[in-house]
Amino acid sequence: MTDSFIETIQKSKNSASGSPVHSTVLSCYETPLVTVDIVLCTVIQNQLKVLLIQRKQPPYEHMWAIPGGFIHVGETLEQAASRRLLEETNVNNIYLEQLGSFGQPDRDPRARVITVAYYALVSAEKLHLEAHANAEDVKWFSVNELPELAFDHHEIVQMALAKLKRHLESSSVAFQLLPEKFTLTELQRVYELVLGKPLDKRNFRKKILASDILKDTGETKMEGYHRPAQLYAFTRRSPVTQAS
Amino acid sequence: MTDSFIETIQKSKNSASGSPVHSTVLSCYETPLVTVDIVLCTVIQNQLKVLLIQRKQPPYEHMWAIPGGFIHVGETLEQAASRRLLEETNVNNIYLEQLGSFGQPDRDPRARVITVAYYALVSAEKLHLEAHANAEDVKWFSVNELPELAFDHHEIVQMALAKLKRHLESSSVAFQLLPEKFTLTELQRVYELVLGKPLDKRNFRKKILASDILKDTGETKMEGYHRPAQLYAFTRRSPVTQAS
DNA sequence: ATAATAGTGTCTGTGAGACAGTATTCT
DNA sequence: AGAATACTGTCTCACAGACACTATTAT
Repeated sequence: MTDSFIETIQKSKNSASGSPVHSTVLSCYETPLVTVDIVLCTVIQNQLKVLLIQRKQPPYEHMWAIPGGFIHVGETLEQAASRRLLEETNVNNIYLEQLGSFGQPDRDPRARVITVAYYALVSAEKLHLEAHANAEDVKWFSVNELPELAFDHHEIVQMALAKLKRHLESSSVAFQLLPEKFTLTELQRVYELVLGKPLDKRNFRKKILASDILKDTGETKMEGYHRPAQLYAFTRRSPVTQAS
Repeated sequence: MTDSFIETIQKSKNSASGSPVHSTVLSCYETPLVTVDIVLCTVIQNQLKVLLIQRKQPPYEHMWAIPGGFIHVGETLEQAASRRLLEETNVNNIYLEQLGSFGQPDRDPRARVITVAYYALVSAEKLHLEAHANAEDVKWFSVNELPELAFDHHEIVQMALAKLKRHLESSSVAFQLLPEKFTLTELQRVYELVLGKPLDKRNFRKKILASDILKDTGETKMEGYHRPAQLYAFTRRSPVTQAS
């Protein structure tokens, strides 16, 4: 894993500098390491949540961090991010969008580490929460109650949330946070959670229905002692990914 | 420079795999290399241009590529990009915006190289063209007449142009392509070149002036045998950098 | 007078936002 | 009947786009 690999590199670096080593090897050690880090979001209990992992080693021991890790040989950046999410959540093919790269020289006190950050969206329905229900070191945090984060992860999370907001309005990423069939009220809640503000029901429905990305499934959903709601689905399977 | 360093790494890698080497060293060689690559744009002779450099070594020998290179120790990603632009153009503090990272495993046939791409904008006025006027291996190409590019640089350039288009409409990057004082017609030309379509003069002026990012300098500019034009300047020194 | 570009205003359609009452289901 | 949520339409305002003529300068 990431941490132990950095330790090894660090030790090699120290021993290298103390002994006569060919300059090529030295410049190899000066090469920055590359990781991917992922801000995975979902909606649980009417809250927008981010997946965090509690660190077990210094630096930032016991603090929370977003999942991430090194890129394997032959893997694309996106595959590396996807693999880390699979390892952490047991869910495959999670929607990913590249955020950008973070490369402040001092962002990791151990070594020069450049990270390519992604944000990712899953619907709560796809999460097999049992898989990590007992793991005290992997938790979903509401974006309103984030703990202090390790490294520059706070900045990365904030950028992810900002980008998600922008994407929500120009593309159809919201659907990644919902099951295949959903009610308009559920869709509106997702928008409200991400945008952080209430929306007018009539205007929301008018706009969404006019955009023609939804189709009425004909089915309805009963919940509680009141009128049942129509269930809708996306017309496109893959959303319009009009990047940043 | 980039190419020679990759050669050295490659030789070390080959010799390493043939001899008993400690596994740490091996994993070091498997670590991807990181570069920055920059799509530098300007407007010359009423055309949107991109700076390209002709390669002198294989792979892609004699083909054109965008400027780029390794990150030095202690340098941020942006500083590395900025330094490469200074080296290539003799201009400091060129406007930079991160595009994203490109990490296909086979994008460089020699080694695993992940690049963080930037787009950059300079006004032609700042370019000391003499500096490289004789250099046959560094040239400005019109975006309409780009040669075949090395590596995945075609994809990077296309993404840069697309992002520039989007940014043009939501922020005020156009100003980076103009001198401090400019006429509304000059500003409109920049918009037309980047967007690749003609704009209505009255609507353009109405919109730009309403956005309140321009101030009339009171000066005028005479050019040819006709009515002189008002010169404008930005109200903000640094543009609203509402990222992707 | 002519050439050449600078500069200016109206109308129309579209989309966003404010706003309140009826419909349907179950207890 | 009451509770709870689903569902629906109008008006206003701001912005985008189509569109044509006058103003100023030098030759």
